[in-house]
Amino acid sequence: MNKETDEALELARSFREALRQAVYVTRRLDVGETELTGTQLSLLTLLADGGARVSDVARSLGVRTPTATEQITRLEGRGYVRRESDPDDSRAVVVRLTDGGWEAVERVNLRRNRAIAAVIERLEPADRTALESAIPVLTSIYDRLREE
Amino acid sequence: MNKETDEALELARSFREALRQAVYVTRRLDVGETELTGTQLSLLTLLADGGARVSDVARSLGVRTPTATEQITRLEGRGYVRRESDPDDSRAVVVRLTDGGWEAVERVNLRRNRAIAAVIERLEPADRTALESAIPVLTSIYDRLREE
DNA sequence: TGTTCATAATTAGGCATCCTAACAGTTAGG
DNA sequence: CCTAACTGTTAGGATGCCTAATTATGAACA
Repeated sequence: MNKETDEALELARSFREALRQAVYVTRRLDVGETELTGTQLSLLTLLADGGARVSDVARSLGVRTPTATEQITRLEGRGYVRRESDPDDSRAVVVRLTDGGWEAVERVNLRRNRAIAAVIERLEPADRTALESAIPVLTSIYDRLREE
Repeated sequence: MNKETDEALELARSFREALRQAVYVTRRLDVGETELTGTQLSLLTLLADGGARVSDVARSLGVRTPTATEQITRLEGRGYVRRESDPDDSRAVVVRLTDGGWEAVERVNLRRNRAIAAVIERLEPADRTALESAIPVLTSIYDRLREE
Protein backbone atom coordinates (compact mmCIF):
# COMPACT_ATOMS: atom_id res chain seq x y z
CA MET A 1 0.00 0.00 0.00
CA ASN A 2 1.68 3.24 -1.03
CA LYS A 3 1.76 6.46 0.93
CA GLU A 4 -0.20 8.51 -1.54
CA THR A 5 -3.08 6.09 -1.31
CA ASP A 6 -3.03 6.03 2.47
CA GLU A 7 -3.25 9.79 2.60
CA ALA A 8 -6.15 9.82 0.19
CA LEU A 9 -7.90 7.22 2.33
CA GLU A 10 -7.43 9.29 5.46
CA LEU A 11 -8.76 12.38 3.72
CA ALA A 12 -11.67 10.32 2.45
CA ARG A 13 -12.42 9.23 5.97
CA SER A 14 -12.65 12.74 7.35
CA PHE A 15 -14.54 13.92 4.30
CA ARG A 16 -17.08 11.18 4.81
CA GLU A 17 -17.54 12.21 8.40
CA ALA A 18 -18.23 15.74 7.17
CA LEU A 19 -20.72 14.34 4.67
CA ARG A 20 -22.57 12.56 7.44
CA GLN A 21 -22.80 15.75 9.46
CA ALA A 22 -24.04 17.62 6.41
CA VAL A 23 -26.92 15.20 6.11
CA TYR A 24 -27.97 15.63 9.73
CA VAL A 25 -27.58 19.39 9.70
CA THR A 26 -29.72 19.63 6.60
CA ARG A 27 -32.38 17.55 8.27
CA ARG A 28 -32.23 19.86 11.28
CA LEU A 29 -32.76 22.89 9.06
CA ASP A 30 -35.87 21.21 7.68
CA VAL A 31 -37.39 20.40 11.03
CA GLY A 32 -38.16 23.96 12.08
CA GLU A 33 -39.45 24.73 8.62
CA THR A 34 -43.11 23.95 8.23
CA GLU A 35 -43.70 25.48 4.84
CA LEU A 36 -41.46 23.35 2.63
CA THR A 37 -39.28 20.33 3.21
CA GLY A 38 -35.74 20.28 1.84
CA THR A 39 -36.66 18.12 -1.10
CA GLN A 40 -39.58 20.32 -2.02
CA LEU A 41 -37.48 23.45 -1.81
CA SER A 42 -34.79 21.87 -3.99
CA LEU A 43 -37.41 20.97 -6.55
CA LEU A 44 -38.88 24.47 -6.64
CA THR A 45 -35.42 26.01 -6.76
CA LEU A 46 -34.40 24.03 -9.80
CA LEU A 47 -37.61 25.07 -11.54
CA ALA A 48 -36.61 28.70 -11.04
CA ASP A 49 -34.30 28.24 -14.04
CA GLY A 50 -37.33 27.45 -16.21
CA GLY A 51 -39.74 24.63 -16.89
CA ALA A 52 -38.46 21.06 -16.69
CA ARG A 53 -39.75 17.63 -17.56
CA VAL A 54 -40.55 15.15 -14.85
CA SER A 55 -37.53 13.11 -15.85
CA ASP A 56 -35.30 16.20 -15.70
CA VAL A 57 -36.56 16.94 -12.23
CA ALA A 58 -35.82 13.37 -11.17
CA ARG A 59 -32.31 13.50 -12.55
CA SER A 60 -31.56 16.87 -10.96
CA LEU A 61 -32.77 15.70 -7.58
CA GLY A 62 -31.02 12.38 -7.90
CA VAL A 63 -34.19 10.33 -7.49
CA ARG A 64 -36.30 8.00 -9.66
CA THR A 65 -39.17 9.26 -11.74
CA PRO A 66 -41.97 7.94 -9.51
CA THR A 67 -40.51 9.96 -6.65
CA ALA A 68 -40.44 13.08 -8.80
CA THR A 69 -44.03 12.45 -9.89
CA GLU A 70 -45.07 12.15 -6.27
CA GLN A 71 -43.38 15.35 -5.17
CA ILE A 72 -44.68 17.28 -8.15
CA THR A 73 -48.21 16.10 -7.46
CA ARG A 74 -47.92 17.24 -3.90
CA LEU A 75 -46.59 20.66 -4.83
CA GLU A 76 -49.21 21.00 -7.54
CA GLY A 77 -51.91 20.34 -4.98
CA ARG A 78 -50.61 23.24 -2.94
CA GLY A 79 -50.50 25.54 -5.92
CA TYR A 80 -46.74 25.95 -6.22
CA VAL A 81 -46.26 24.32 -9.64
CA ARG A 82 -48.40 23.38 -12.62
CA ARG A 83 -48.10 20.69 -15.27
CA GLU A 84 -48.22 21.55 -18.96
CA SER A 85 -47.99 19.13 -21.83
CA ASP A 86 -44.89 19.45 -23.97
CA PRO A 87 -45.93 20.68 -27.44
CA ASP A 88 -43.05 18.74 -29.04
CA ASP A 89 -43.74 15.41 -27.38
CA SER A 90 -47.12 14.51 -26.02
CA ARG A 91 -45.69 11.84 -23.78
CA ALA A 92 -43.81 14.45 -21.84
CA VAL A 93 -44.98 16.80 -19.10
CA VAL A 94 -43.38 20.16 -18.44
CA VAL A 95 -43.47 21.38 -14.87
CA ARG A 96 -43.39 25.11 -14.12
CA LEU A 97 -43.52 27.37 -11.10
CA THR A 98 -46.76 29.27 -10.53
CA ASP A 99 -46.68 32.82 -9.19
CA GLY A 100 -47.22 31.41 -5.73
CA GLY A 101 -44.33 29.01 -6.32
CA TRP A 102 -42.03 31.87 -7.27
CA GLU A 103 -42.94 33.74 -4.17
CA ALA A 104 -42.44 30.72 -1.93
CA VAL A 105 -39.08 29.73 -3.35
CA GLU A 106 -37.67 33.21 -2.93
CA ARG A 107 -39.02 33.68 0.54
CA VAL A 108 -37.90 30.30 1.89
CA ASN A 109 -34.50 30.36 0.21
CA LEU A 110 -33.77 33.79 1.62
CA ARG A 111 -34.77 32.67 5.09
CA ARG A 112 -32.49 29.63 4.99
CA ASN A 113 -29.60 31.47 3.40
CA ARG A 114 -29.75 34.01 6.19
CA ALA A 115 -29.44 31.29 8.80
CA ILE A 116 -26.27 30.03 7.11
CA ALA A 117 -24.96 33.53 6.42
CA ALA A 118 -25.24 34.38 10.10
CA VAL A 119 -22.78 31.59 10.85
CA ILE A 120 -20.49 32.44 7.94
CA GLU A 121 -20.22 36.04 9.10
CA ARG A 122 -18.74 34.89 12.37
CA LEU A 123 -15.96 32.88 10.69
CA GLU A 124 -12.34 33.98 10.76
CA PRO A 125 -11.40 35.53 7.40
CA ALA A 126 -9.02 32.67 6.67
CA ASP A 127 -11.72 30.10 7.32
CA ARG A 128 -14.11 31.96 5.14
CA THR A 129 -11.60 31.95 2.32
CA ALA A 130 -11.02 28.26 2.82
CA LEU A 131 -14.74 27.60 2.57
CA GLU A 132 -15.06 29.74 -0.51
CA SER A 133 -12.32 27.97 -2.41
CA ALA A 134 -13.48 24.53 -1.37
CA ILE A 135 -17.04 24.80 -2.66
CA PRO A 136 -16.20 24.29 -6.35
CA VAL A 137 -14.02 21.34 -5.33
CA LEU A 138 -16.89 19.82 -3.38
CA THR A 139 -19.18 20.25 -6.35
CA SER A 140 -16.77 18.51 -8.67
CA ILE A 141 -16.33 15.63 -6.23
CA TYR A 142 -20.08 15.20 -5.96
CA ASP A 143 -20.42 15.21 -9.72
CA ARG A 144 -17.85 12.46 -10.08
CA LEU A 145 -19.36 10.39 -7.31
CA ARG A 146 -22.73 10.59 -8.98
CA GLU A 147 -21.42 9.27 -12.22
CA GLU A 148 -20.23 5.99 -10.78
CA MET B 1 -27.94 46.20 3.22
CA ASN B 2 -24.16 46.30 3.53
CA LYS B 3 -21.66 44.65 1.24
CA GLU B 4 -20.25 42.27 3.82
CA THR B 5 -23.70 40.82 4.43
CA ASP B 6 -24.43 40.44 0.73
CA GLU B 7 -21.24 38.50 0.23
CA ALA B 8 -22.01 36.23 3.13
CA LEU B 9 -25.46 35.61 1.68
CA GLU B 10 -24.02 34.72 -1.69
CA LEU B 11 -21.53 32.35 -0.10
CA ALA B 12 -24.36 30.87 1.95
CA ARG B 13 -26.33 30.29 -1.22
CA SER B 14 -23.58 28.30 -2.92
CA PHE B 15 -22.78 26.48 0.28
CA ARG B 16 -26.39 25.43 0.62
CA GLU B 17 -26.38 24.13 -2.92
CA ALA B 18 -23.33 22.02 -2.00
CA LEU B 19 -25.17 20.79 1.09
CA ARG B 20 -28.07 19.66 -1.03
CA GLN B 21 -25.76 17.73 -3.31
CA ALA B 22 -24.08 16.15 -0.32
CA VAL B 23 -27.42 14.79 0.83
CA TYR B 24 -28.18 13.21 -2.51
CA VAL B 25 -24.71 11.83 -3.02
CA THR B 26 -24.85 10.21 0.37
CA ARG B 27 -28.17 8.66 -0.49
CA ARG B 28 -26.67 7.37 -3.73
CA LEU B 29 -23.80 5.77 -1.86
CA ASP B 30 -26.37 4.05 0.35
CA VAL B 31 -28.43 2.71 -2.50
CA GLY B 32 -25.74 0.55 -4.03
CA GLU B 33 -24.88 -0.75 -0.62
CA THR B 34 -27.21 -3.47 0.53
CA GLU B 35 -25.47 -4.39 3.72
CA LEU B 36 -25.85 -1.24 5.80
CA THR B 37 -27.62 2.09 5.30
CA GLY B 38 -25.78 5.30 6.08
CA THR B 39 -27.50 5.71 9.42
CA GLN B 40 -26.72 2.17 10.43
CA LEU B 41 -23.09 2.52 9.47
CA SER B 42 -22.82 5.79 11.39
CA LEU B 43 -24.30 4.09 14.42
CA LEU B 44 -21.89 1.18 14.25
CA THR B 45 -18.97 3.51 13.62
CA LEU B 46 -19.66 5.57 16.71
CA LEU B 47 -19.87 2.38 18.77
CA ALA B 48 -16.36 1.53 17.64
CA ASP B 49 -15.17 4.01 20.29
CA GLY B 50 -16.80 1.89 22.98
CA GLY B 51 -20.23 1.14 24.40
CA ALA B 52 -22.81 3.92 24.47
CA ARG B 53 -26.23 4.45 25.95
CA VAL B 54 -29.25 4.69 23.73
CA SER B 55 -29.51 8.39 24.51
CA ASP B 56 -25.83 8.90 23.63
CA VAL B 57 -26.37 7.17 20.33
CA ALA B 58 -29.34 9.40 19.62
CA ARG B 59 -27.42 12.56 20.42
CA SER B 60 -24.43 11.53 18.32
CA LEU B 61 -26.59 10.73 15.35
CA GLY B 62 -28.68 13.86 15.77
CA VAL B 63 -31.95 11.98 16.15
CA ARG B 64 -34.52 11.36 18.91
CA THR B 65 -34.32 8.41 21.25
CA PRO B 66 -37.15 6.40 19.68
CA THR B 67 -35.29 6.52 16.40
CA ALA B 68 -32.13 5.28 18.08
CA THR B 69 -34.08 2.50 19.78
CA GLU B 70 -35.49 1.44 16.43
CA GLN B 71 -32.13 1.34 14.69
CA ILE B 72 -30.49 -0.47 17.55
CA THR B 73 -33.24 -3.07 17.58
CA ARG B 74 -32.79 -3.63 13.89
CA LEU B 75 -29.03 -3.97 14.16
CA GLU B 76 -29.41 -6.22 17.18
CA GLY B 77 -31.68 -8.49 15.17
CA ARG B 78 -28.95 -8.84 12.60
CA GLY B 79 -26.34 -9.61 15.21
CA TYR B 80 -24.22 -6.47 14.85
CA VAL B 81 -24.79 -5.04 18.33
CA ARG B 82 -26.00 -6.23 21.70
CA ARG B 83 -27.73 -4.52 24.60
CA GLU B 84 -26.34 -4.73 28.13
CA SER B 85 -27.81 -3.15 31.20
CA ASP B 86 -25.74 -0.40 32.78
CA PRO B 87 -24.47 -1.61 36.18
CA ASP B 88 -24.55 1.96 37.52
CA ASP B 89 -28.10 2.76 36.47
CA SER B 90 -30.62 0.08 35.77
CA ARG B 91 -32.79 2.40 33.73
CA ALA B 92 -30.03 2.69 31.17
CA VAL B 93 -28.99 0.35 28.39
CA VAL B 94 -25.47 0.14 27.04
CA VAL B 95 -25.12 -0.80 23.41
CA ARG B 96 -21.97 -2.52 22.18
CA LEU B 97 -20.61 -3.93 18.94
CA THR B 98 -20.53 -7.69 18.64
CA ASP B 99 -17.65 -9.39 16.85
CA GLY B 100 -19.77 -9.47 13.73
CA GLY B 101 -20.46 -5.78 14.19
CA TRP B 102 -16.75 -5.00 14.38
CA GLU B 103 -16.09 -6.90 11.25
CA ALA B 104 -18.94 -5.23 9.38
CA VAL B 105 -18.03 -1.71 10.38
CA GLU B 106 -14.45 -2.12 9.26
CA ARG B 107 -15.31 -3.80 6.02
CA VAL B 108 -18.03 -1.35 4.99
CA ASN B 109 -16.14 1.75 6.05
CA LEU B 110 -13.10 0.67 4.10
CA ARG B 111 -15.18 -0.01 1.02
CA ARG B 112 -16.83 3.40 1.14
CA ASN B 113 -13.65 5.26 1.93
CA ARG B 114 -12.02 3.66 -1.08
CA ALA B 115 -14.79 4.88 -3.34
CA ILE B 116 -14.22 8.43 -2.11
CA ALA B 117 -10.46 8.08 -2.12
CA ALA B 118 -10.53 7.04 -5.77
CA VAL B 119 -12.08 10.40 -6.62
CA ILE B 120 -9.78 12.35 -4.33
CA GLU B 121 -6.73 10.83 -5.94
CA ARG B 122 -7.74 12.27 -9.27
CA LEU B 123 -7.99 15.83 -7.93
CA GLU B 124 -5.48 18.51 -8.84
CA PRO B 125 -3.05 19.02 -5.93
CA ALA B 126 -4.41 22.53 -5.34
CA ASP B 127 -7.95 21.24 -5.14
CA ARG B 128 -6.91 18.53 -2.77
CA THR B 129 -5.29 21.07 -0.51
CA ALA B 130 -8.40 23.22 -0.66
CA LEU B 131 -10.52 20.25 0.37
CA GLU B 132 -8.17 19.36 3.18
CA SER B 133 -8.18 22.81 4.72
CA ALA B 134 -11.92 23.23 4.33
CA ILE B 135 -12.94 20.13 6.26
CA PRO B 136 -12.34 21.56 9.74
CA VAL B 137 -14.17 24.69 8.68
CA LEU B 138 -17.11 22.62 7.53
CA THR B 139 -17.17 20.79 10.81
CA SER B 140 -17.20 23.99 12.81
CA ILE B 141 -20.02 25.39 10.69
CA TYR B 142 -22.06 22.26 11.24
CA ASP B 143 -21.49 22.42 14.95
CA ARG B 144 -22.71 25.98 15.12
CA LEU B 145 -25.73 25.26 12.96
CA ARG B 146 -26.70 22.41 15.22
CA GLU B 147 -26.63 24.59 18.29
CA GLU B 148 -29.30 26.96 17.03
C1' DT C 1 -39.92 6.76 54.81
C1' DG C 2 -42.71 8.07 51.34
C1' DT C 3 -44.12 11.28 47.87
C1' DT C 4 -42.87 13.66 43.89
C1' DC C 5 -40.29 15.04 40.04
C1' DA C 6 -36.76 13.84 36.62
C1' DT C 7 -34.61 10.61 33.57
C1' DA C 8 -33.96 6.27 30.33
C1' DA C 9 -35.87 3.62 27.19
C1' DT C 10 -39.68 1.63 24.73
C1' DT C 11 -44.12 1.32 22.35
C1' DA C 12 -47.66 3.14 19.36
C1' DG C 13 -49.17 5.77 15.64
C1' DG C 14 -48.27 8.66 11.81
C1' DC C 15 -45.83 11.15 8.00
C1' DA C 16 -42.28 12.00 4.27
C1' DT C 17 -39.22 10.01 1.10
C1' DC C 18 -37.53 6.70 -1.52
C1' DC C 19 -37.56 2.30 -4.22
C1' DT C 20 -39.05 -1.53 -7.80
C1' DA C 21 -42.49 -3.47 -10.79
C1' DA C 22 -46.16 -3.08 -13.71
C1' DC C 23 -48.95 -0.29 -16.83
C1' DA C 24 -50.73 3.15 -20.49
C1' DG C 25 -49.83 6.23 -23.96
C1' DT C 26 -46.56 8.15 -27.59
C1' DT C 27 -42.74 8.17 -30.69
C1' DA C 28 -39.63 6.39 -33.98
C1' DG C 29 -37.08 2.93 -36.71
C1' DG C 30 -37.02 -0.99 -39.73
C1' DC D 1 -47.37 -1.22 -39.84
C1' DC D 2 -45.35 -3.13 -35.86
C1' DT D 3 -42.20 -3.49 -32.60
C1' DA D 4 -38.88 -1.41 -29.46
C1' DA D 5 -37.85 2.51 -26.77
C1' DC D 6 -39.27 6.20 -23.98
C1' DT D 7 -42.39 9.28 -20.59
C1' DG D 8 -44.97 9.39 -16.91
C1' DT D 9 -48.23 7.35 -13.53
C1' DT D 10 -50.02 3.94 -10.30
C1' DA D 11 -49.47 0.35 -6.85
C1' DG D 12 -47.19 -1.66 -3.13
C1' DG D 13 -43.56 -1.76 0.21
C1' DA D 14 -39.44 -0.41 3.07
C1' DT D 15 -36.89 2.95 5.82
C1' DG D 16 -36.18 6.71 8.76
C1' DC D 17 -37.83 10.20 11.44
C1' DC D 18 -41.14 12.47 14.58
C1' DT D 19 -44.44 13.30 18.85
C1' DA D 20 -47.09 11.46 22.62
C1' DA D 21 -47.83 8.16 25.96
C1' DT D 22 -46.04 4.44 28.97
C1' DT D 23 -42.97 1.74 32.12
C1' DA D 24 -39.39 1.57 35.22
C1' DT D 25 -35.78 3.52 37.92
C1' DG D 26 -33.30 7.20 40.35
C1' DA D 27 -32.91 11.30 43.23
C1' DA D 28 -34.41 15.03 46.15
C1' DC D 29 -36.58 16.35 50.15
C1' DA D 30 -40.30 17.14 53.69
